[in-house]
Amino acid sequence: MATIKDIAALSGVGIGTVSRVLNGGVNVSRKTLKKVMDAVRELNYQPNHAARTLARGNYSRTTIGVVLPVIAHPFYFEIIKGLYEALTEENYNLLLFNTGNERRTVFEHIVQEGLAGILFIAEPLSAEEKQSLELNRSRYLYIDYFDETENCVYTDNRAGGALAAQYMLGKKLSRIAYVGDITPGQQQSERLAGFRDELLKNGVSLVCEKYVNVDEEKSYQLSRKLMEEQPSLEGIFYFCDELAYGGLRARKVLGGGVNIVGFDDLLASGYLGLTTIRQPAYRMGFEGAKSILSLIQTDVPEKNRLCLPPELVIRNS
Amino acid sequence: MATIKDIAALSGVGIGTVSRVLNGGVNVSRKTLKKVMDAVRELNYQPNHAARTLARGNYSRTTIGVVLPVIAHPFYFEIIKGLYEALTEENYNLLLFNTGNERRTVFEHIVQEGLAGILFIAEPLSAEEKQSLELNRSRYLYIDYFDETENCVYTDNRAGGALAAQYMLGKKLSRIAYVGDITPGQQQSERLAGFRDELLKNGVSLVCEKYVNVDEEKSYQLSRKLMEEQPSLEGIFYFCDELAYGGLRARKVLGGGVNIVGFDDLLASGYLGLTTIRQPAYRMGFEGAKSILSLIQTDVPEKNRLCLPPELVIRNS
DNA sequence: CTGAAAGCGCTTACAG
DNA sequence: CTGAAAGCGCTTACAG
Repeated sequence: MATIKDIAALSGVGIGTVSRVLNGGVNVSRKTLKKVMDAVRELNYQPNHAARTLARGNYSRTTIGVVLPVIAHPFYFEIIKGLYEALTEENYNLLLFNTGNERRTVFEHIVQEGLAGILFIAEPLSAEEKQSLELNRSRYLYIDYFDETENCVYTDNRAGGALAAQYMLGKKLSRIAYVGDITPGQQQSERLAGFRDELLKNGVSLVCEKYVNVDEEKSYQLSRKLMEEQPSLEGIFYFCDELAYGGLRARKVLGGGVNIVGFDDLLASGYLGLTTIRQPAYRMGFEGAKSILSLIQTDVPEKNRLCLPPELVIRNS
Repeated sequence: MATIKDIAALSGVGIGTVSRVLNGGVNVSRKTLKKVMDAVRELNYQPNHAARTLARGNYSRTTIGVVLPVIAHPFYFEIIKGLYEALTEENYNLLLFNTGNERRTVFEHIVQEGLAGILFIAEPLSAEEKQSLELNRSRYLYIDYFDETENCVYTDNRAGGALAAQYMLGKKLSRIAYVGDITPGQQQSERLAGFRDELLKNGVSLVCEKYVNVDEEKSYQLSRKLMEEQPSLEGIFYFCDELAYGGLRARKVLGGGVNIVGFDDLLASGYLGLTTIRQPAYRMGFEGAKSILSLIQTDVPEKNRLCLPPELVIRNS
């Protein structure tokens, strides 16, 4: 990579002059300016950002890192939207990461980025990773994940599950099944626990639990089979809306009046008339952003834990 | 801000030792390590990223900036998803910006960020801005915007409009209206031009054009009024799916068999059975990422212009 | 209008 | 295991 020194040598001027040209060209003669610009182009010079920042002394970092799971679900985008709006309002920017394949390497890279703060969306951290964050004195926060020793903003998934159960119990349903994500996770175990406990409290136990990958088509197949095998089923609680959509389709094809309840309340759910548990996705992002900002700006030692309540949205499914 | 020097002074060691502690603590006695760590905590030290980068000599930038309009539409998220997947595959990261209020300041900031490349989504650039990019020798690319003098990846909106017209003509419709976005833009003028020209070629002219803000409710109101006032209307072409959803609702409430065609093919459109023109949003992002990467890596002087074809998706609206 | 020099905050051989 | 020193690539008064 060519440096300012190379430009200075090629154009026969001092490095100070090169710098002046590169910074708008004030106090430089037209002739010198041209010479320097020619050299810049010839050597395909690109300024070194780190050196500039250091020399200028403007160290204030305004970038917040966001680490997401590989699979970018529409639901995450709602969160990101909330983050984005709260952050840009304060002139912070969002840097998106994906720990993907080589988690370890990528993680080190993220920590070393010198970010003002890091947000982990639905990403649990190992003890080793936490230590690395500590060593670099990074401020960080979990979103959509609960850890009682860390800062976090999350949905009360257990309460959400209970809400779904109460709704079904209110409709006097007793033959109820659960359709979930084949990949286990904190969100699912909480939702299911809340759902099951609430049913049990009222003397109802689940007919069965089935698991698939989160995919409308897969869920359609599974739901269809389930409805055929269990014609007396009165209600199905789905781990998320996307799975519930498959249920909606199966019910339409097969007929029958099984009640379907989802979880998330994605945009399409309103149009489809799906009864569901609304997660405050946007708000989770928004509050998460506010929270990391206060962590950065006020530097309080106490941990913040914000638990947001989900909400039952009754439509006609 | 405390520097490594302050830590060294407070803990009574040399700066080299402080640095060693901060970089994993190899070759440091336990005692020294503790002293230094205490000082780090006491002074609330945070490493200066610019200085680190400069000293380490690892300048390779792997961050791509993405500049979006203020309003983050679901459609943009599809694009971002495409970008994200193509970029993370090559270990690049995404930095999101919003030129918002103080465009000029923010723009300067973006240019000075030292990004590997910058992607402008649906954001036209002024001559002055282009010059500033040039001066900093930034690689950049338009997405979802056409400019014949720049690198860009965009949808053939004109062809999309024509596709919608052909579909309606094929159904022998002749009393046709257009409902658009009240904010003018290149996308809209292209779509409408393609639509109108194709109709005209077949001797059909638009009954009327109406404009609202892009909002389902607003479109519902407008569509309802339109359908009431023009009961003989046979088709409505909407600027985008979100507007078309309002039309779908109005038609449902009012009854009547007016044909509705949208543009975008958002996720919900499949579930709602909306006939629409599918924009290759994901692919635009994906190709945009590939394109900026090749710009960065091969440094070709020629401009790349990639025009992606939209596609008619016939459902039952 | 221009050049030489100091300095930004760190890392990293090097010598001990 | 530790300290002193050079150097990363730039900017910015300063003197001319």
